[in-house]
Amino acid sequence: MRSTGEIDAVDARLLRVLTENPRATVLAIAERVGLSRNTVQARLARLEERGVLLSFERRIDPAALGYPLVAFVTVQVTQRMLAEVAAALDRVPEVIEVLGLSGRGDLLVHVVARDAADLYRIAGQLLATEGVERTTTGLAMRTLVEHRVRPLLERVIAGT
Amino acid sequence: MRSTGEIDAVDARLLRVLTENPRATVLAIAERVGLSRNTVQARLARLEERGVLLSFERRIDPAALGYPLVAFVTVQVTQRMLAEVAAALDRVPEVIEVLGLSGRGDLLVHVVARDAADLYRIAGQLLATEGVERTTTGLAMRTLVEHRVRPLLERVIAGT
DNA sequence: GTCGCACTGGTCATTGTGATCACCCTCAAC
DNA sequence: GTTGAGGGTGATCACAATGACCAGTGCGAC
Repeated sequence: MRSTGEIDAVDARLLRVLTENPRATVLAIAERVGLSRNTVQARLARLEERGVLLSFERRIDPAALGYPLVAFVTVQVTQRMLAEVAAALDRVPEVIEVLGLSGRGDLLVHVVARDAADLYRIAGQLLATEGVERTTTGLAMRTLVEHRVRPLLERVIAGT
Repeated sequence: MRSTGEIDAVDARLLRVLTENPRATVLAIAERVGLSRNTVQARLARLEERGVLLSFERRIDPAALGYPLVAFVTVQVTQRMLAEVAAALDRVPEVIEVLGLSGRGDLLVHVVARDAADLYRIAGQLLATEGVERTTTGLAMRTLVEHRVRPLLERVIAGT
């Protein structure tokens, strides 16, 4: 009865192939995993429709767009103002993502910028937003572990 | 002389189409943006090889893999131990990404977990890592602004 | 046993691909 | 002003991939 949203080992293997070669054709995947083309096609369609694949935007490197700086700004918000603050952040193009953290009105804001001055300006803009009480900016200097899901996939494949 | 890694407005428009339909064929893109198939093909190839597109793994939703919880752990590290700690984090499957933040030995660790108990275990594991002095865990309760690059793309298209 | 389901292997018409080609602008360099 | 490079075009080609079928099979659940 398939718990709507869980991936099985076969799906994980399809995804692993895609991970190695995002442009892989259905046929290529089929032979890589040893299934018929039909099966792969059906499963990929199901993965799509179940929303396992997130937006393509995640694959676009902001650095290539001219925004090489990455920062995480923790924003403390007057709780009643959460919705308004969220809306204000949504209007800032350099804001890539906003998560609500546990605890009081804490937001984690993922920001990109063209350069240091640009980041300074954006940070100021966040702080100036009504409902924002305090901000803490952390500039990402480098990537120690590149974003990955692979180990999780391997686990699903192993059935752990 | 193309500063190796900058995208122009046309490229941005291609990417925007892909954003709306990640499976779009070259032909479809070509007619959407009003260019010849040849041109689109050439530009896409260049985008690829310039590394504008990040790993496909970014599009895989860990929640669908059975890891619905997301947390950000700030880790303070004995500076000399940075490399060792990074290596240790790399060995933890639930660690999705690690960024080095400005300041002393601060790392931002993006973690996923199966459930609260699982997260607790992982947080403990991080804290127990040699070289780690202190950790602060923030659990992501919900997404206020979904990850996006779109506004940046629009800017590039507008030539701002 | 028999239902349902996932998978298979086959076919089909249609569409997309990659690799060329010759040719045309436009802009910047000489 | 001529030249040359870079990007764009449209056309062609052989080939591969797609989506949409369908009949058949194996298997576990009822």
